[in-house]
Amino acid sequence: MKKELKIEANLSTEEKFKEAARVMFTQKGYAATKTRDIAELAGLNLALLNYYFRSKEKLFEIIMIEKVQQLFSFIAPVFNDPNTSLNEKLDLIASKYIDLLIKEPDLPLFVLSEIRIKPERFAKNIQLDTFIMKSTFVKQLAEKKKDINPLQIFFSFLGMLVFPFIVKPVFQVTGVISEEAFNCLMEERKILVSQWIKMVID
Amino acid sequence: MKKELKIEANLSTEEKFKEAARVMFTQKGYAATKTRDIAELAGLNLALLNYYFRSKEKLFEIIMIEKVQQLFSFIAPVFNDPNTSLNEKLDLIASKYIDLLIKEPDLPLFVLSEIRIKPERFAKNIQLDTFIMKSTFVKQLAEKKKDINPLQIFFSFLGMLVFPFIVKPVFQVTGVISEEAFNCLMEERKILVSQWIKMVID
DNA sequence: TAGGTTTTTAATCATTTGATTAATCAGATG
DNA sequence: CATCTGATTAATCAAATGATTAAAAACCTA
Repeated sequence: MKKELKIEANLSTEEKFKEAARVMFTQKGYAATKTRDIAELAGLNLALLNYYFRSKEKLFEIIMIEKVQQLFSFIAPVFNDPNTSLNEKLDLIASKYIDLLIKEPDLPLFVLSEIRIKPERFAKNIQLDTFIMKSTFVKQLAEKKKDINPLQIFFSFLGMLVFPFIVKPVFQVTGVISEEAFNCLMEERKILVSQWIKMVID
Repeated sequence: MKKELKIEANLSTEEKFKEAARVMFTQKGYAATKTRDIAELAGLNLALLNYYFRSKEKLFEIIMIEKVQQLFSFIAPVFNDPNTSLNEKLDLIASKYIDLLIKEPDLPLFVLSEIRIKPERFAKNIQLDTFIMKSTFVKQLAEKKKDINPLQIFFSFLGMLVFPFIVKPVFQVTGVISEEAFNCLMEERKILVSQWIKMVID
């Protein structure tokens, strides 16, 4: 393992930039990432970044749209599928979402903190109400548990799935748990979370 | 409500800076906050910032230490109290932690994302293992539910409490829920969360 | 009030940083 | 080969930004 363990492959110039930008932006955030960092990591001339993407901002938007997609767009269709039961949705989401987060652990913290820092940028891009709030999932929840606001279940379900990855940096910096042990824990968590939510709504 | 709705009172110069720094840092993060922003918000000359705090970095450290305290140090003593039962701990933490987060909703996202961006800085400051991992709470959990890693419960409990505040910006930017409705939801959440965790460990 | 100390200010510095430019290079096309 | 187009580079620009300085103002205290 070299110091610079992330080097690009035989990609196109444009893709090298995008890959380097993904790494830097998700690791450091927009403001702390310098265009020179991206160019250096990509092994390319700084001027090329502007040649291909016009500006840091434009490049960031491209990456951010990708990341928002990754984070949200998988859930939406599952939540909206009228052909699966509530329990099936819980199992599927828990399993697949943890898979995603094991592969992309920085994703939630990155997207959520950039939204907090500059909310204006996202106002149009996220259609939370149509895809989540009015989803089949929420209706099924409301049906099954009439005395509880479905948002409460929603927060709990996603919170249990996502939260470990949000605090992961804290656990790593303190050396409490290794990468492998953490991922192992998350694997076994797939069943636990959906099981617990089922318990709550029964 | 003016545009500049956050103006300082009759505090000392030093406290004006700290208050402005709290606002800016927690809102925008370290990198996106400019020393001029802080000085302007405090209504003070930029040079005074360096006169009182030597550097942006030093000022940031002061604020960050405060915030880490706020976020972690309330939990630790409760978790470590040998005189309360598991159920009492759950009730107390859920209630008091939601109180805290209603007052300081930006707290978790701010601290956690700064840790992610620059983990080195925090390596020494956080004694997670002694205060949390080896706490009475974890022991009591392990005692009661021998077949499940107590970390799983820990993640679920804190996840259910903290997660809503982490995604709050998303819900606000999409206009799904108002501030009042959100806080109301969080109030009723106090009982729900501890109730659900009890359900899981019984 | 005089003298000294602390606080505040405006001006300025040095560096960083996002972006541009003009020149060069490479590769295709005729 | 000559030429054209797109890709790449080194040099540079202008603005932003963290920090410093020297002078002025405010505040003591004897």
